[in-house]
Amino acid sequence: MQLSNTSKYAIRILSYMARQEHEYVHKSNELAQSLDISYKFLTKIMTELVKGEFILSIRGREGGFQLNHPASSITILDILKHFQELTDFHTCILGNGACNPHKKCILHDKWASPRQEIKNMFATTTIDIVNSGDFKL
Amino acid sequence: MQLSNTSKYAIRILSYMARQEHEYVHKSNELAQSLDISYKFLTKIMTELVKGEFILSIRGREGGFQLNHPASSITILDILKHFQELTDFHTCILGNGACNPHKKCILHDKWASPRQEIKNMFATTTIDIVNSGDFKL
DNA sequence: TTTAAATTCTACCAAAAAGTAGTAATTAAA
DNA sequence: TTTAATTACTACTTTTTGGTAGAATTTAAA
Repeated sequence: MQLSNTSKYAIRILSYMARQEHEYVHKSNELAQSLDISYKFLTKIMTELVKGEFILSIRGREGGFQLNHPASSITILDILKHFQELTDFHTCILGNGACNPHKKCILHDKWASPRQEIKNMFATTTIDIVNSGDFKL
Repeated sequence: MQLSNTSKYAIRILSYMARQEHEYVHKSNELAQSLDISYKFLTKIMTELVKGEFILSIRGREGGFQLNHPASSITILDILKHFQELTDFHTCILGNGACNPHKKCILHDKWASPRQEIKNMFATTTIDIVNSGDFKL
């Protein structure tokens, strides 16, 4: 019952970026330091975020990364989806794909409501939330 | 956002055992076949379940395993606790231990309610539930 | 045009989780 | 007392995830 480190970092990175004006160009170095993530691992994730079209990269000297969409339009669910973090929202929490209304695992019905609540929470929370309070990223 | 295979198997094994009368002696062979878990991996988990005092082992010929407590008293939460599956119930979903009311991660408050609902569900669901419907284990 | 500061790519290494193999120990039945 | 059926133990292999290294590429500034 945990998110992968990669997903957690991705959420923290994008949220951090959302704190600056949209046009601000973020450098990997700055992000790695501010978020206390290893530079090498961070750049790997940045590449992935570019592929997922969450951010734009500007290569070369004075380059960096920018958010590709308004922060208020990027949900946590979008991020988790891209990092394939949602298997138990499709399969079931115990079932391995084989869980359906005819072949229910014992947690099938019990899990339905919490699952929906989590999904709603992820779907309605955008990285912009970082600007609505005093958060530690 | 997934349980480990080990935890899933543990839940399935104990639920399966809960379907027989309490005194029934379950053999690894039978369990592995019925639950479609590799015999070797299953015995590894059985050893862990003995250590966790969920089951009793009877060694030697005609040996096997028995539930150590009434099925109606073994909750999913008990099982998950033993397999250390609950870190994000103590830490936070984004925070790495460092998440507290003074240093909140952006999901700190959003996560609180779903987390509680999941925990309640796990705490109030016992392996005995398997006898209250037609489930596939 | 050269150089420095940045991203990108390819490949590797480390740690944890999942799973397997083989043998030792135990015990009831034959 | 021997044997067969069972759990327990130790050690290994495989797969996935997390993380690192180093060189290639890009581009603006000097």
